[in-house]
Amino acid sequence: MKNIVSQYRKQQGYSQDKLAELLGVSRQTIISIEKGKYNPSLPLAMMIANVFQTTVESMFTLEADDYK
Amino acid sequence: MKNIVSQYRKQQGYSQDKLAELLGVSRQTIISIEKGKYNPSLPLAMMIANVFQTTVESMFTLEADDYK
DNA sequence: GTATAATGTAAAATGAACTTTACGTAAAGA
DNA sequence: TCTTTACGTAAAGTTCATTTTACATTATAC
Repeated sequence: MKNIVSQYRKQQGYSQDKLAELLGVSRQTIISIEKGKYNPSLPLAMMIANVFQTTVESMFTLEADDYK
Repeated sequence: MKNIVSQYRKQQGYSQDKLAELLGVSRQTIISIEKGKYNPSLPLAMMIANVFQTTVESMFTLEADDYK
């Protein structure tokens, strides 16, 4: 999985802290998602897309090796 | 989270077993998702949407109480 | 040059997603 | 009636998503 969360976040001028707060998650969660350490849960992914008024598919892209 | 996976699946004439096989997951996983026992991971949700040639957003919908 | 803000790392703990196995039920057909 | 197909439940185990805490780095700004 790739994602462009940090691009959207910076476009909006949000810090990681601010985004975490908007989403109701910890800052660690944002860092880990942006750095690709793990994938967000589905509801979190949808909330991230919502915050930036876009779709899950335009924010996150599947890669060959993510079968799960 | 609500989802309409079983509707799409039946429209395509797939059994739960067949869908599980197409996705590379167990039948239990399909049952549990359809019954709302838990949410799929993000990559799995995207693969489900792909199989039915639709989007994550049209397959899964956030509800008030899913903040994560 | 010291405070502050933003980003990062690491590790331990919890809960959720997923697998495997095994068993139960119901319908459909030969 | 026996077999097969589809759907469901339950429980134990593994891995992954998320939190919390604590500390490190870098840049800016005063």
